[in-house]
Amino acid sequence: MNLFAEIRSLVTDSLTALAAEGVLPTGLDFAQVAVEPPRDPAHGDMATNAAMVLAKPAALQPRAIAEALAAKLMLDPRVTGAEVAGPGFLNLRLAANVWQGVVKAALTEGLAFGKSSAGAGRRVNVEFVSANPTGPMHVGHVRGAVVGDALARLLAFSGWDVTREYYINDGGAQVDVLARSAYERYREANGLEPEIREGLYPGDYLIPVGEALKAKFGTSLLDKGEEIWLADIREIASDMMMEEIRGDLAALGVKMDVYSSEKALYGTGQIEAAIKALRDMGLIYEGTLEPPKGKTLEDWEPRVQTLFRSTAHGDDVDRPVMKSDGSWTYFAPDIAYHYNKVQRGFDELIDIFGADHGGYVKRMKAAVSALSNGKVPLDIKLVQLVKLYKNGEPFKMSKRAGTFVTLRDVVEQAGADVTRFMMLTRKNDVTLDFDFAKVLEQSKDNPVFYVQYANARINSVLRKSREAGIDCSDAALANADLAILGHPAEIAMAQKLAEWPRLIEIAAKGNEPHRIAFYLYELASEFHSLWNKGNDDHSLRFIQEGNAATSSAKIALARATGVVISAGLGILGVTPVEEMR
RNA sequence: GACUCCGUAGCUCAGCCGGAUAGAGCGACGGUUUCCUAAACCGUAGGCCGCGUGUUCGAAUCACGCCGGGGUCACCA
Repeated sequence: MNLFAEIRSLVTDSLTALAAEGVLPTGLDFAQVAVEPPRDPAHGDMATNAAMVLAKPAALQPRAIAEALAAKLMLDPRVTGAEVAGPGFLNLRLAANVWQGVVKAALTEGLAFGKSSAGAGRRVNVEFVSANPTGPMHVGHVRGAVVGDALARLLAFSGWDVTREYYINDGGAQVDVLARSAYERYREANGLEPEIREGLYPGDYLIPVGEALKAKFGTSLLDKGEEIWLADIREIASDMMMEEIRGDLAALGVKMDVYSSEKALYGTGQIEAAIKALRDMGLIYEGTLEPPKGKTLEDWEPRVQTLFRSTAHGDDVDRPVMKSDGSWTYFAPDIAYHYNKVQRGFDELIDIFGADHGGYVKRMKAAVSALSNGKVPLDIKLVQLVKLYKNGEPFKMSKRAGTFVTLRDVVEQAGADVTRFMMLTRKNDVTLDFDFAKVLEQSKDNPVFYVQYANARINSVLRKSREAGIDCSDAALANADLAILGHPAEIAMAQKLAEWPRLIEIAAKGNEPHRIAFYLYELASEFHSLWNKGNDDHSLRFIQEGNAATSSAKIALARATGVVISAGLGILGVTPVEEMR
């Protein structure tokens, strides 16, 4: 149930009726007609801009349209007031039972309340994390992981068929470095002094890899050159790192549906096929790029390379797919990988990248646009940096100083739930401060706590009510006499609940999971406010001593709020807590 | 130099598919208790929405140009 959508339908139906009566011209486009909560609640319960949007195409005064529409809307029993205001807004007041109906809907629909079918079962692929398999995940990866996972959940809730995917960058030079680093640990495992040269990965996490290599190869590789062992060790080491990464993701509550390997693209003709597809479109050519202006490259020299004409699809310059020595650039397998996703039949692709990949967006979109004939949209979300703080002091990460903060560190110190929520309290394109001291604080400074506290209060009410012998099943509460919920504070609570389905629609449309975190905060605030009003006005308390009917209605409101909080936290991947003690 | 993101209250940030008097938290000041507990609530103060031009009935929101800050910038991934 989406009340805003229902009222919008009522508005457009009324407009159609007015057109049939000759009051309005026929054939008007209602696409711009919106029904929204007014900024100022004093204006009413809902507002529509219909008259202003249609004034011009209908060649009528906005107020004339608004008045005709108002009269029409007043015929519907749900509408108790329709008032023309300002330049032509139509402010609507809805009957109390409409809002009470929202409470009932939340109780009967449960966690499915607010679910939308906007996705219509279409298939969307959300690619995120995609870290190199060269070590455990660090704090920088956490935000992308959380945003991607929450987005995936949001889209699933909105009726999309979602695939979560991790692209393993195991094809490039950095896995060679991993292999060489692991080889040193293998020597170490055999009692030799490891030579962790400049450029190798020094982390302790490779020691177990060395042990594993010793267990498998004994001493047989000790006196061999890398041409003998590189390929084998590369595979073993990156497999072990991927195991580590899967564990890291699991600790954060993230589960991928598909792991795709870059390396697996090589030698299978997939890269060649993707490039050929572009070549057939006339988008591949041999050429020389101009040096970038303004930035002096000392070793710049003109080179003939195989280039992708990405400028034909909105990029600023064409991009190399092949190096001057004839090997593929990183971009080539990436094109092949996205081509693969297109061929798998996805209706939409989403990539979550770190902000340092900003320069990559246009070329990737160009490639997907070309390879899908513009049919498959690719949305790329750039996730900005996370700045770590400890006790208010900025905390610099350094591998050398041993202050390297891993995902595990964060999860162990803050907990997966808190980490996830905090990572979603900013929109993706803004840097985020993460203060270890603050996220654990139990006060309204900390939005996670604030929302969880509201839920704990709700559960406390339910617990006490059950002890008092009231049937608190959702079915029983849904059948309570909800007409009792007539106080403005209670109606306001129900109105906030009514926004939930609309919020989901907006968040899913823009791929913006952070909106849910903000909404939950507002919802919790509304609830805490209502709760405290019960201190002054005991008739607003949820449990009304000796009056089971009244109690049931009020408890229903609390429970409905709890349902939405649980649903919202569920999309964020956060576990709702029952009590705070 | 190009591309991109950001610029909203003292601070940290929402809002930005155009809508009415621009919101929240923190910080400051004043007040209210206990159904989960003041871990919360209520109120007061605080704003050329970076600047300018344009589009529009209407611009924090859209377009363009500046200014300031972050990120990125051929054969790294």
